[in-house]
Formats: sequence, structure tokens, C-alpha cells
Amino acid sequence: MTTPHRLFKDRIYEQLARVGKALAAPRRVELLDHLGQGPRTVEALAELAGTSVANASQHLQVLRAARLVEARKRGPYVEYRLAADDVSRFFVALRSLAGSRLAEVEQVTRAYFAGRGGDEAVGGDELIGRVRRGEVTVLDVRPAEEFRAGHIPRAVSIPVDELKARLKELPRDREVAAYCRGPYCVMAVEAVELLRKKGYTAHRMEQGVPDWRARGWRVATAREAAR
Amino acid sequence: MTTPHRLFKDRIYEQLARVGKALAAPRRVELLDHLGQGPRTVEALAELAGTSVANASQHLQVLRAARLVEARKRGPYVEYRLAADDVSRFFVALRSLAGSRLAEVEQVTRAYFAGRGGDEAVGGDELIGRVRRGEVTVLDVRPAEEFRAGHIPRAVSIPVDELKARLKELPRDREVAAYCRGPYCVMAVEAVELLRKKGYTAHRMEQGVPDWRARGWRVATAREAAR
DNA sequence: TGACGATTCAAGCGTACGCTTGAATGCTCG
DNA sequence: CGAGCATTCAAGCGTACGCTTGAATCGTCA
Repeated sequence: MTTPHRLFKDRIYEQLARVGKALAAPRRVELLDHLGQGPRTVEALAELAGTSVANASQHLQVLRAARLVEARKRGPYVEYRLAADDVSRFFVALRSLAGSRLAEVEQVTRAYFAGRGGDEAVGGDELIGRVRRGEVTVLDVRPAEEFRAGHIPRAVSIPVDELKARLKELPRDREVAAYCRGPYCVMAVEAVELLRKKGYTAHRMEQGVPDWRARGWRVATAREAAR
Repeated sequence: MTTPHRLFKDRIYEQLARVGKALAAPRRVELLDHLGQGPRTVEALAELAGTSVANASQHLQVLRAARLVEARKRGPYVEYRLAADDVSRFFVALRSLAGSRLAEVEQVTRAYFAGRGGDEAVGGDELIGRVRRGEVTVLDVRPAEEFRAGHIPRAVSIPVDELKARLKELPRDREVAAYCRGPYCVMAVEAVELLRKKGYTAHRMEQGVPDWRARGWRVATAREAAR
């Protein structure tokens, strides 16, 4: 017996599973993660994910079919981007769930960060509070392009490989909160290491722009910073 | 070239995709949804999802491998339940994302609710506010067992099929907010219809217990209600 | 202890998926 | 208008998945 109720439920769950399916392949998760840092061309994404362009294109189309990303022609390139802030929110929820439920994630992360003078994060929310209140200098160590695509308001952009040479742009007497792409990104760890060696008080902020956006807070872009 | 960084990323994304895979099959999404109403035995879940026991068991083990649910022997039965509140939160995020991104969800839902005197919900957050402040009578029309497993604090339990006979338990001079399992559940719609016919001021609350839990609010259980 | 019942295991089948390769499409710019 | 390049399409291969069926396991209760 196929009741109309059953039919309705089947349709709804099928739709929800569409989103699940989109997140079922590691490479798609990776693409989504990179898109969280800003719009990208297919070629750039393929490079970042370490795969062929055709393969990346294929995955991007799956993500697009699930309405998680949008494509847009821009010059000779096709630029992909997350479809909405909801997607950031959802992705952060996925990361958080996996982080708290799957012991493997923590193990792998600890092993990787161990060789890099792990900072063991200063109680995340406490630091975030200070950042929001403007009590610390916020340092964005990602490549300038990602900073331009979106950054935490009032953050200073110094890519990690230029940090040593541009230290004088950071006031010595203020605490520094460095961030990069998110909890699994090591650039901020390296930055903090360097800053401390140079006598700064510095902490690593685990959250990146997607986390910031997921909380519903304003994200600044290059255009408005230029005003 | 396989850098250690690449290796690390591959592992992380593989773990995240484990969760994605768990949500990639419609039937598993359905099981998860039902578990959001409270613990269930394999047989009960199979019945609810309209499938065989062996099939349900199989899916439940996939969910368990992804640490989304936990199994526990209870009498002659194995009782499954969501592994943590994170899971509710995540599931609600999934539903919300699918609802806002996939036009199909809205279409299907509208078509289904149309035949049932759709209520078009009274601006959800506004109603929730009144519920939280105790300004309305909260009515839980789910089966008593689900109410016992967890309900919105101060809610009154009257299963929808007993409502007509037990109307006198509801004060006439107070507005009623009826809820059931969530946004795709029709029981509350029917209840509101009946209540209005009988002269009550009644609204349907789209949110169910999982939504309530996802927001981090307290969920009451039968045991404490008995004090 | 023994029997029953709830659940899980195991095997088999058809389909869908992810990846690779090579060709085709469609813009853009000269 | 045509060349060149970014992207997509299409086909083929191997694997994994979801579902079904029938047997095995495990715990419980008489």
C-alpha cells in the first residue's frame, strides 16, 4: 500500500539526501571548503584539490545540481562560488559535527599540528569576544586575494610569507589574534610562532571567515575597505 | 608528489565525507529523522520507514559507523538513539539548507499541505518567542510515547486522535500553539483545524523537539515531569 | 537448560558513482 | 572572422552501494 503520506515522505527525504550525496565524496567536500574562502575558477580549484580540471568540473556540477554552489561566467573563466551564507553555516556545522563525533578527526589533526608547535587554542569563544570588541589586532595571514574576497572586519592583511618583512606594520604593544582559513589550516600557527619569537603576545584564532559568516556576522570585502 | 600536507587534507576530507555518506541515502535520512523524536527499536524504525527489518538494521549500522547514532541493548530489543545533541543540530541545519536551497522541497511540501487547510505558519520566530515566555498554551499532539521521550517544557500532551474527546483540558481563553514532529508533519495542522472550529485561537508551530534541541534549549522528559 | 524472538550477518544482483582519457563546445580576444 | 584556451561532454572501467533473501547469532525468559 502506497499512501500519499508515504509518497510525500519519500520525496522529502530524497531531496534531503541530495544534499547528503553532494557531501558524500571527499573531493567535493574539499572543493566546498576551498570555495568557503572565496570565489574560484575551475582551474584554480582543480589545482587546490590536486586533481584534473575535468574531474573538478564534474564535481562542481554535482555541487551545483544540489544548489550548494553557483557558476558564473567571468571573462574567459567560469567562476564558482558558494550559493548562499546558508552553505557556509551548514559546512561549518558538518565540520563541527565530524570534529566532535569522529575521534579520527582529532587524532589526525593532533598528529599533524604536533610537529608545528601546536598552540592548543586559547579557549576559542573568549578570544572571539576580544576580537569582536576590537581589543586585539586581528591579523589575516592568508594570500591577499582571499583577504580581498572577504575578511573579518578591521583585520590587517599580511600573508604569512611576507610577515617577517612587514612586522613593523603591527603595533608592538597590542595583543595579536592571527587567523587563516580555519581550524585545519597551519598558516596562522606559523605566524603566531614567528610573532612570539619577535616578542609579540599572539594567539591563533581557529575560526576562519566561513565560521565568522556562519555565525551571521558581517564579513568585510576589499571594495568597501577601499572607501 | 604527495606532500604531508596533502595527506593530511585527504584524511580530513575523508572523515567529513563519512558524515556526508551517512546522509546520502534517503532511507537513512528518514531513520535519522524518526530518531529525532526519541529512541526506537529496530523493528519500530523499520515499520516507520516502511522497509524490512534487515534493511533498517543495515542502514542503522552505517549511521552508527559515522557515530551519528548509538545502539544499546534494552530488554530483548536493541534501542537506537541519536548520539548527541550535535546530531539534532546538524540534521536541522540540513533540513533548513535543503528547504531554502532546493525549490523542490517547497513545491512538494506546498502540494501536500495544500489539501489540508495549510496554515501558512504565523511567522515562526514570533510564535516561538511567545511560547518561550509562556504566553500561550503549548500543545503536543504526538503519540504519548514521543511526548515522554522529550517535549517542549510546559507542553500539554494530547495525541491528535484524542483531541476531540479531551478538549476540555485546554483553557478556552488562552491562545494555543500546537506542534508535532516538525515542519513536514501534518498532525499539528489537523489539530489547529479542529481547535479553530471549536472556537479556539490556535496556531501551528512548525518547529518540533529536534528544532528546539538544536537551538540549545532545554527539552523536558517524562521522568522529570512526574516530580 | 531450551526455545523463541529480535537482530545481525552473508551472499548475490543490479545500479550508480568516481576517476580517467580524449574529443567537443563555446567564449574571448586579436 | 578565426585562433586559442577554459570548460564541459561522453564513454569506459572498476568499485561501492542499496536492496533482497535466507541463514546465523545473541540474549531473554519460561
